[in-house]
Amino acid sequence: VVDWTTLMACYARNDLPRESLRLFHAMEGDGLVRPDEVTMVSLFNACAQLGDASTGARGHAYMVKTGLPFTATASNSSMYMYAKCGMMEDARRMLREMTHPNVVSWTTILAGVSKWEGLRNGRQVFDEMPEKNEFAWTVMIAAYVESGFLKEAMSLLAEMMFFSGDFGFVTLNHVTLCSMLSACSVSGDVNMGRWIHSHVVKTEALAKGDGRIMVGTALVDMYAKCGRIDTARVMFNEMPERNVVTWNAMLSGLAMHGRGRAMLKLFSQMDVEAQPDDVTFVAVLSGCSHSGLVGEGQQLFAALGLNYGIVPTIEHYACMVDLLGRAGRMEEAEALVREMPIRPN
RNA sequence: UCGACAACAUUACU
Repeated sequence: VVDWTTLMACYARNDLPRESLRLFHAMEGDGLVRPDEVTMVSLFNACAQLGDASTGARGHAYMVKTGLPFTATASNSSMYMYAKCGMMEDARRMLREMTHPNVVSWTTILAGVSKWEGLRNGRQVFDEMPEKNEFAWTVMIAAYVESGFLKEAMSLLAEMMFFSGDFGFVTLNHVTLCSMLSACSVSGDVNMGRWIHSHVVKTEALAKGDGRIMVGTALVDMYAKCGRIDTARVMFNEMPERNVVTWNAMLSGLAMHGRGRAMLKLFSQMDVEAQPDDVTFVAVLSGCSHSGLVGEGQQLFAALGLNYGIVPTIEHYACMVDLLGRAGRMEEAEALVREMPIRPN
């Protein structure tokens, strides 16, 4: 059972929840080993990722029926599954039934309530939590940011410093940095973005730490979306390490700014460092459209499946229809809609 | 220490 569970957890870590579930069913069919409460954690995890509440609920029922122990972790992960699926009544019921809810339990509820029942209710959970750690503060701050309350998020940050007794230098974690930067991106608040950037520099968040690529990417995106495409490019060039998301953010930025040629040049340099993915092609195709690079866009669209092994999605077709339509080639655009192998929406 | 749980960056048209 440990082997099966290890493998299931592996799949979950690599964003393959379907495989994880498949393994669970194979394990049941095998009949020689019985899932235990740790196995169920992986099952709940996979269900949460897929939003598959019915399989998740069946897992929950299975635990009750077979008398598997509801350890804190098992309860938490089933709560997490319900919360991810928007079934907050079930999640809350799990919490009530727990004999010793811990800070993870509360944070799971906090995240779920903030998402499905609004900020006010989330704040109420936050205030009622018997114990708060950095995760809890981060969830609450991110919820404010998500709802567009940047100023309130900032004051919560100040409060966090107060409670931690650290008035001067708090090192914000990469989650807080990313969520605040993306709020700057959507609101176009370059001043707040710069302030966060200076914090990143001061705390050397780009040089070390878990999410350094994520923070760098969020900065590139923030500068690009705030109209500072050249600053974004400097950030991008100076990053010591990048991944496909970083490249996508930079390419999208150039695309949005109508820098089609520069975008294509950058794209041609990409594959030495990162493998282009489906998002990359949405970015470059829309960039071609905005810069009137019809032929180039068509070539890329052809290469997407042939040279990169990517299955074109409806988004890619939408870009192509836009590319042709924007160039005034209405007949071809309409023909593409009619002939595309995916059902047009 | 290691079979398990919570927050997080890029994605079309307008």
